[in-house]
Amino acid sequence: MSAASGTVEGVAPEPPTHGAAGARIAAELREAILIGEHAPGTRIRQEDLAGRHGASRLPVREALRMLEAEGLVTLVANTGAWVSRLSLAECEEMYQIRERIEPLLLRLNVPLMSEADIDSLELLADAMERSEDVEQFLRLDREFHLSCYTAAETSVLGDMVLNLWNRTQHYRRAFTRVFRSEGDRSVHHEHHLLVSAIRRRDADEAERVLAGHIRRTRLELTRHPAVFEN
Amino acid sequence: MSAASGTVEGVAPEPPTHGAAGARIAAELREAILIGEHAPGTRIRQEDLAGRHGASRLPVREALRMLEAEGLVTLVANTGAWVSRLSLAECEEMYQIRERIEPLLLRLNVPLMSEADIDSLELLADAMERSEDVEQFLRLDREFHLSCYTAAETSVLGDMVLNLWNRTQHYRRAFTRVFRSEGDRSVHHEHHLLVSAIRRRDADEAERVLAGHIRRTRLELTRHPAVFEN
DNA sequence: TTAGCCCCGATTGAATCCAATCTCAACCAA
DNA sequence: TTGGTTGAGATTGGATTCAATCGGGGCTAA
Repeated sequence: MSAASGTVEGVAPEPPTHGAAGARIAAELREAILIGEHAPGTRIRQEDLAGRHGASRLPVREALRMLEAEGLVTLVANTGAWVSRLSLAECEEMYQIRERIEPLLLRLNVPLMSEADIDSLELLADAMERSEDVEQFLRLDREFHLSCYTAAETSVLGDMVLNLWNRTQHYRRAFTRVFRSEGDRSVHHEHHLLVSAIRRRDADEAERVLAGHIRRTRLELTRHPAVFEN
Repeated sequence: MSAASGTVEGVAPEPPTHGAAGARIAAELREAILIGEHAPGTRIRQEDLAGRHGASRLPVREALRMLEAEGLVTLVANTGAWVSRLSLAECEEMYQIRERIEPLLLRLNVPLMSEADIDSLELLADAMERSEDVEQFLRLDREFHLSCYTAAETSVLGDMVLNLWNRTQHYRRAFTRVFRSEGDRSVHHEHHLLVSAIRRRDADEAERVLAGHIRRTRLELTRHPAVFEN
């Protein structure tokens, strides 16, 4: 049975390179955008990508289509592709959507999370309080919140939420840079309230705390419109 | 200025056929699926589509990628494309999501709708009560609800909602067939309650009515699992 | 009779090539 | 100097072609 997943000589299983080139390129480009390697507004040239990944332009075009569907890339016919840019209004809209659907997703997860899951959640919240640089905070914050959503196997809601996180990633980074310096502790307070509600399996309270958490962030966002200029 | 949009001889502006083939094919296939021409599970062959639209397989693949991103088509590498099929659980999930985000979208629209908008909304609700066949009911119901969302210019929320309507369209049709025979009037009652709340510009009440409307439909759905078999 | 295997046709995936469109810089005129 | 225009270069869109993979029919053997 397992013979199919390994070769006789012990060489790497040679992942079927056929039929996945577009997806692979899309995954790498997506990661590069999320890391912050390509800022919003950056132009993406098909041949560049093709050369960088050792493929022809055809799978690159498929990758760009995928990322366009995710909203990470903006395509204009006969013209080219750019890393998507968000206006303040669009970002606020996404936060409003998150405010409605993340509590739902959380509710579906609360009864299914193990005690170990909740423990590691608490560790993440603690680590975040001690985090020094912005990148580490962002990584931990993302992991904290998305870890709340891995217990329930949803088919669309999970993807939706992940997608909203991805599309706003760059602006969360920029916002965190200016906001962290203000030294607000309530973010951490809300994280611990959230863990506490989950541990008590109080889905209603968890929903309320999370909705408020997202809402407060959205309102803070409005106070920093400079993040969206240019 | 307007010379650019018309030719000297008065011939049709010759819409730029370059750079839009994929989108055009996607639009037609999407319509065919929504109409019910292709049932879930139907296999889609690339060459068929290409021949039917007088194009090569390349733009067809782009169209399939687009529809896959919308969830209307399911692609399997090296194997083919099928019209997406929904399980009862997935459909319930989508209704739960709708229950959360459609009230939000409605709230954004309520203060922006004109009295004329609301009048035609009421006419639609009336027409629906008199509708005889299922197809007409579906068309009117879709128009009624989506008309509630055209006043506010949202960049993502509107697309999200439309997408959820599209993905569940086939199952709404099947469900309506078996449910309408039961002669339940409360659907129409709720529609009129909704119009009334909008006319009073009572966004909170409108949200409540709509959420309840969607929720009731979801619960009814659970009572008819046969729709999702096979 | 039936389970398993293999081979062949059908279908999709990717590369190369050519055509259409856009960008951009230089140029010209006001 | 500045605004608009035009042409060449760069870039994307689509067709054709070849290669890789999958599904199914028929064969073999127990």
